[in-house]
Amino acid sequence: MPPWQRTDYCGAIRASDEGREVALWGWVQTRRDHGGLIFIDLRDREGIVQLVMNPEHNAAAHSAAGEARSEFYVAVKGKVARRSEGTVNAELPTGEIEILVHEFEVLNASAPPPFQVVDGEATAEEIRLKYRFIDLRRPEMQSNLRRRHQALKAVRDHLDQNGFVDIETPILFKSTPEGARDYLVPSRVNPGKFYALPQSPQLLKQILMIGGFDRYYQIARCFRDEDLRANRQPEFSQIDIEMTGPRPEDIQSIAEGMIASVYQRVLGIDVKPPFPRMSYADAVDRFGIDKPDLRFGLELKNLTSGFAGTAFKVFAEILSRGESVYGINVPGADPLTRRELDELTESVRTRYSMGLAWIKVGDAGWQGPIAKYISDAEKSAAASIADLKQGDTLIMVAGLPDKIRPVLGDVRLRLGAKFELDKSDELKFLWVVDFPLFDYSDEDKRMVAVNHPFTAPNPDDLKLLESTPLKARALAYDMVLNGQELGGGSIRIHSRELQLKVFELLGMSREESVDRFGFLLEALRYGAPPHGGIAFGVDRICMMLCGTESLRDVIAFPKTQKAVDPMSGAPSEVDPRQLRELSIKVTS
RNA sequence: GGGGUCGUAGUUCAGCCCGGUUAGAACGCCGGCCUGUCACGUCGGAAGUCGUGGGUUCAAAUCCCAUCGGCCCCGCCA
Repeated sequence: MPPWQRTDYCGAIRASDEGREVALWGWVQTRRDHGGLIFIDLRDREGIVQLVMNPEHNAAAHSAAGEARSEFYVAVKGKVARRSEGTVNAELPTGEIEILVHEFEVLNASAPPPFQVVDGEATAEEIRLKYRFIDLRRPEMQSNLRRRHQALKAVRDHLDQNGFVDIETPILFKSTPEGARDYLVPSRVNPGKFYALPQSPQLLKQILMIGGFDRYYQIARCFRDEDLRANRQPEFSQIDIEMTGPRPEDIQSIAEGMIASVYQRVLGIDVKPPFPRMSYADAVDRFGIDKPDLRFGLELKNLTSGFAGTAFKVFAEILSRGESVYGINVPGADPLTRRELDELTESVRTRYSMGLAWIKVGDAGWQGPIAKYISDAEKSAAASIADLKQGDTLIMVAGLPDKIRPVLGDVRLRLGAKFELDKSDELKFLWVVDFPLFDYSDEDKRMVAVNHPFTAPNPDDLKLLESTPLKARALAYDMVLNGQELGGGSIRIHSRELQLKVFELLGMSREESVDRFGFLLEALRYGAPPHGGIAFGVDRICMMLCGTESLRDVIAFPKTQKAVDPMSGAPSEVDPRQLRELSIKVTS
């Protein structure tokens, strides 16, 4: 048992505490031993405070402090004293005072830490993760995880105030092989059968609506067995929301209020709903992507009409097939060098097997490899569409719009990064709406759901399901912030017939539909109310709140790119007896 | 599955192109001295399977091949 209880947090003591007798616990951050006087910066979750051990004041405490080393966990008693003039440290919140220690006890020694907790150089992430218990002591990790807590608290408060009920759904659920790979869990009592960890509680929350809960939310853990990225972990958290009877704008309004509350309470920043809406078609046409970063321009321009009948063979051939030319005007204020243009051209060639053309509006007219093939009429047409001025550079790609707009969207983001336009701390929220319901998968030779197969078609497009389903729009919406998708949702199908129709369009037989989603189809037979909702990526929101580039910095115990936890060593082999009980044989 | 990049004291790195004495530096660590430091100072010291395996060579941290691992990206992620 500790010899005494803590009265205060180290980092929370202030000049107003002067004269108080305090008892503190904390880690030794640094020890400055002057032979006579010893100073120790003692750290806890609130920060550091300076301890002073004076042999004339208390010899035993001084001698005990002399034995303390980095990351020892110690308990002290002492008196809060104002620092004398000239020894105040303006850099520290506790810099006006120090603790004159008269009792000093080491509660637990520490091996020399593998890296310095504070003031050390940036440590390899592998080492940080292996010794996560030390890494988590770093002020940055403390701050990130507490912001995460504050964000989730704000979310819960907001949803609670709006009548949403937090309901837990199972982690052991049924495999539904549409979408990502499932994590499987063998069932011992049902040999040869498996649960799947949920990729999201999507179906369960729909069932909850049918079950009469009307407004549900959950901070739900989700699992997807796919390759990792800086912003993708195999397990992650969603703010999962569902309600009955909403129009898209009802969900959007609740979500906007929730996000505004998060920014207000975590960062003290006012964001002003409602957020602007942009159709999917516009987003793709103007930015080449369905989650545009609106902090900067560099929009895509459709130059097709300007080059009708061009003599430039490359364009002429592509246009003769009814395809398009799109371009980006890079303003002369931020000129690209010839070398940068060549690198851009080369990278577009290698990444997309596509040609990139460019011209520069110079003093002597258009310059660049293709300038001589472009007629004056085409130049003025293109200049007018793309608003070209002296010194501007026009970057162009020709081909099928669906192929070239994402390429230019990528080029746009790279230009934004090059000019550091993506460094702005502006918050450009928007809703992307009117997503298509289906997309055609060349790989699977069939239509696939753009969102998920439970998304309701726009009622205006219902008749398109029979004729041209790829043109049907969904009642789906994504919230986007600065080029990152924070969350997405939709109104769901609540009619069994329509749901079966959509499954059929996705190439699923009646038997497959019933086998995979029979419980949903059954539930839809019993007075299922119209319903819809949204889900937000907690980890990505926290990345934005903390200004970090990696999800791993907002998760206490994340996994590496190989989905390994370097601290525990998971995943690991298991005892053969465990496998026998599960009727599982490992073949590799 | 593919591309890129990194792997050298506890940590962060230099050395590698162009093979050749005892593999260096900083921080940290250990010991001495030091009563106003807060990146304390100062004197001294310890500390390395150069990721692993193989090859070339009189000789490999350095060149070649393979392999493992970290990170970033493509594929994948309804």
